[in-house]
Amino acid sequence: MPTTKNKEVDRSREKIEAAAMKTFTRQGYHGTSMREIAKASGFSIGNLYNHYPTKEKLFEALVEKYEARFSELGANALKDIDDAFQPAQLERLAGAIREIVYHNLDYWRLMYIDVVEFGNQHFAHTFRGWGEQAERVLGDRLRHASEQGPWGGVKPSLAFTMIYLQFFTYFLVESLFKGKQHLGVPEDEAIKQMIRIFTEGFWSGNQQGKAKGG
Amino acid sequence: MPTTKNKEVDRSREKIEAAAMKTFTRQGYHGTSMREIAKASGFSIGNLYNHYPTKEKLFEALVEKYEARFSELGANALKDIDDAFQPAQLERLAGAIREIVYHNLDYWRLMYIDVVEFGNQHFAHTFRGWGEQAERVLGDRLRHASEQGPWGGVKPSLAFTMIYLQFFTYFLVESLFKGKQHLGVPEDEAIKQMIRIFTEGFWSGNQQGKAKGG
DNA sequence: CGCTACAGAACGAGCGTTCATTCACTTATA
DNA sequence: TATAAGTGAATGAACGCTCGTTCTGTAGCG
Repeated sequence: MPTTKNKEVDRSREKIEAAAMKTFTRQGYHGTSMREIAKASGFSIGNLYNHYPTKEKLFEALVEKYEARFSELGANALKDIDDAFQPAQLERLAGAIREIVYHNLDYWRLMYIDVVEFGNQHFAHTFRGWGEQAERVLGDRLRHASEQGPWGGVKPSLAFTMIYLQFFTYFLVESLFKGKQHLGVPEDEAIKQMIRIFTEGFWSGNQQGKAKGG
Repeated sequence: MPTTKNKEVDRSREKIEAAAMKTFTRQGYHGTSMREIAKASGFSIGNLYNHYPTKEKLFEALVEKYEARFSELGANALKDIDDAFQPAQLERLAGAIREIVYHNLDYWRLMYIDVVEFGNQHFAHTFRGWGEQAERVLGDRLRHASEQGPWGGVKPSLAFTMIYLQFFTYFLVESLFKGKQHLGVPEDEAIKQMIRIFTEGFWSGNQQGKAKGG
């Protein structure tokens, strides 16, 4: 059954969705017309409606696609982080998040479109139960990581999620919000200092870094 | 010179801008029509053009107005924070930011509209030179604050801006992005743990909090 | 032949903006 | 103080155009 024809159809949808993504994320949902998407993808208006019943369904298809893609990227970034709270590992995590952010700015644009033009109805579930998710997926590994030094007592999954979020925010401000060097120093320096704060706190004078056997 | 009439005009513009803000931030710029704004503000569509030459100028008026309002709120939140890096003061800061975020969600919606539908052209300057600004406005006070204990050596203005941003992000995710308890614990508990990490780091086992005379 | 991806004309509604006009009020003149 | 002239806020119909969607027709593969 799945022959040349089905492949062709998939390629057509691919083209349409790529064009739609590009246009939506630059002009917003209501600022984008089906005619623009048709032209940009090289198909006719009428044909768009053969593949997607309405403009909104096309938008929803994009949301699902990019959400799946993004959660895969996120899982990949986490899967080979073992000793999560060691400065070196946190630097690796920051680097991975940096790449994700810089190569997927459109994902956030899509999310902002949803927040403003759809009352966050498509993305809201992403943020619900993050705490439980982090605990479930990472809990054991993080508890183990926290036993590699004199852990201070905060909830490991909370600490990790907080760092994770801070890194995303940092790179988003640097790129999408055009706040280059918004912390006053270059990116790698900023990340180093942030990690130092997370691991040692800023009231750490007169002592050594204590991770890994302090 | 004339009083009554100018007051009336101001009140009219106030009504128009309030209606525009409400509609723009719920439907986006392109998703909002001048007719909707006219209806919501109680004026005729023609009259809107007596006050604002184009739809875009009306949008820009909103941006300027809410940017001014927001920067005033920000300045207020900072002005009576003295010993900025003490846990108690950080808790106060978090509380102030919480109020700002929860009462001004539309400000961020406006910013997201700008990011998506105008390529961030109206808000970009907000994020440029944050580092220098923080250093200039807060530098001295923060350096002084950092001398109240065994400061660990990171740049005070960077540390403070980072915390500031983390608090904003935290409450934004909690509210606008519908991520209630996204760190897995109630807000005040999350803030307490975040502050503990910032001040002591998570590798702080076997020691006391060292601020204020450590 | 039957099916469907595809094209594009057609439809009615709605868009941002302009227009002629009315009207309340301020200012200038006597 | 009475009146004429001027200002600009306010109205809503109208304009040219674009919108999302539907409809009709064609081309090419299984």
